[in-house]
Amino acid sequence: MNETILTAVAWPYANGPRHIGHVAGFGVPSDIFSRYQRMAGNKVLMVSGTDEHGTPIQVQADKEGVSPRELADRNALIIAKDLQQLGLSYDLFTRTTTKNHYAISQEIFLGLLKNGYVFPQKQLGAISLSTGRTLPDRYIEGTCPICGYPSARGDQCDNCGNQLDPIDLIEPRSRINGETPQFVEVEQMMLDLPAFGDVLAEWLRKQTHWRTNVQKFALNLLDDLKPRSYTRDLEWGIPVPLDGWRDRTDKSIYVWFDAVVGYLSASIEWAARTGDPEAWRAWWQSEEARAYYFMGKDNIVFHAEIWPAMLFGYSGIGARGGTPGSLGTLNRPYEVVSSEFLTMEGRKFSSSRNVVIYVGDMLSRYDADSLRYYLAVAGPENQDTDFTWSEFLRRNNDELVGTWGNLVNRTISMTARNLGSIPASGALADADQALLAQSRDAFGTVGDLLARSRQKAAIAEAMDVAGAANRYLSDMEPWKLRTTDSERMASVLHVALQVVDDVKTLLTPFLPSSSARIHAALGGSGDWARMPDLVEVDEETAPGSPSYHVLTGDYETDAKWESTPIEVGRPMAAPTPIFTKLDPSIVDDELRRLEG
RNA sequence: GGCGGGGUAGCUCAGUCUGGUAGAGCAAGCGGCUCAUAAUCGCUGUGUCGCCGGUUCAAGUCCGGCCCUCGCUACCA
Repeated sequence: MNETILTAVAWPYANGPRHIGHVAGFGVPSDIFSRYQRMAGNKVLMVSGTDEHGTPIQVQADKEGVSPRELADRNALIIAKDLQQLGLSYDLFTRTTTKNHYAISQEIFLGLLKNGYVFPQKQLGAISLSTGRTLPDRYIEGTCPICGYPSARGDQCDNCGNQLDPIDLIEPRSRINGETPQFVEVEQMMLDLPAFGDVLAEWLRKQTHWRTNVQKFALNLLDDLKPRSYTRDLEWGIPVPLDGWRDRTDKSIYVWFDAVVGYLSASIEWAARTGDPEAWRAWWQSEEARAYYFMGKDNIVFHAEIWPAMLFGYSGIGARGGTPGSLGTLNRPYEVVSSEFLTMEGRKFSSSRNVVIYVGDMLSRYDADSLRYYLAVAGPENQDTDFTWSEFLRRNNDELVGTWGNLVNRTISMTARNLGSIPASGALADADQALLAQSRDAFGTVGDLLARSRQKAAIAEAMDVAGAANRYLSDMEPWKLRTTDSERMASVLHVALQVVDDVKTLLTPFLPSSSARIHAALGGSGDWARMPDLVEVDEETAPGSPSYHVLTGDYETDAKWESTPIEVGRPMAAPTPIFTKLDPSIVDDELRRLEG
């Protein structure tokens, strides 16, 4: 153990609050992973932030009559608060609008340029006459020249499926304001992806530990590599650091290319804030360091192909060779963990149609651990899954409260009432040994599943131990032993308390808040699982730039991924219930809310 | 159109890599217990494993074809 692990979490886009589908895909899984790795004794750096540039934010800001920056400020804070409330243990959750991020994004661009992997190319672009702004292909629609479908998009016709060029559309119009776009020749800087075809193929073929769908998908992309536009005609983005481009307000680095650099820039920002500006290098340049990237399946292209290509090119690896930029050679992803999608009562999430549950909204009515439990046990790990309120109610009441919460409660209250402290055990019977062995062995199996990002199987395995403990108590009937054989009762309760303590540890990555409460209820001392802090910071390297909010925290505690013998004689008080049982009426209430 | 995921009990899903006459939880019914948030424990599961064909002594599992569904398809992020 003692590995160096970078948890790189997809950057939520700040055009509005995030819904539970977003945190199901990357937020909660990445936190479960990181919390487990820390408990297993590994050195974890978990970074992310809000992705704040690009056309959608520009369009939304225009609609509201505010600046893109104002809109981004507002949404970044909302998103950070939501993720804090969920208990996501970021070492740094920052923003793409920091000066540091601008500088690193430009440095990566220049490094790629220096090594010959970026080149200029002229192409046709659409502009809106009224605003003078460029219209991305997807913001143009018109009649399909192939099938006559009247609402074809600029890049593809949804009716016949053919890929289109916006200039071929009959009667093209802007989806933003309906006007007819004008097509003009524009120059962009392109990333030479074909120059990485060979190194990407060789690298991807070695990634046999990836989920097979991700590896196959990425390899498949290599058949058709084309240069990809690194810059855009866009006002709201990072300036292109070239003479003649730098000061143009209509040219920016394409948002995606700035967003993926965020993993690196956030690591560098984190290091600066710890007081050791070089600390990030342990995660990015050490041979043993492993970088795990968490995202939804729609992001595989950027994480398994484009970002690795950028890292190769910056490091001077590719068909044109080259030398590393000033930051040095940078590590590629070790693992790309992609999730499928969550749907909502059988439908796709859609803010505009009100098919949505925002994270903040949900957490204002329910415990974070209730949501985390649901997403861990029924989330879209390997296939799309459906969130329904009735399933949420059932998972919470029958499994979280019934199976686990009740086990904690019955065990502790029996001990408190009859003994008042943790008893020593006498000679262990076979049933005692068997349950203790299952509980102890679970650290190996659950840990192994977590290390491989098989979280649904992992939490099921942990919950199985809780089920076994409930069966054990039913079989042993310690409540009857009180008068007939109090020594045996003490032994049974000792075993049950040990298993409750073990399961609490096993569930800590999934349910950090409630596990900490159980730790305290068992008489444990000190913090068991820490939560992130929302703090306002300044950029010391960029005096005068606006302060902003980040999530950060110190997550080192005594919690270890192992069975810890419970302390005999420790006083035990009657517990208050750890989890809240939900009234079945919430299902109808929530469904009404969706329709309203 | 191309690529990928999924299609298994009423519901939610596991099992498919490494073939051996089909599993879990929930729901439903019956029973036990009464320590616990009316919680828990036991018993009760004959479903064309999407369809057709192939390989094999044996296929949910491998191969080929097809159907349905979801996603991606690179200027939405």
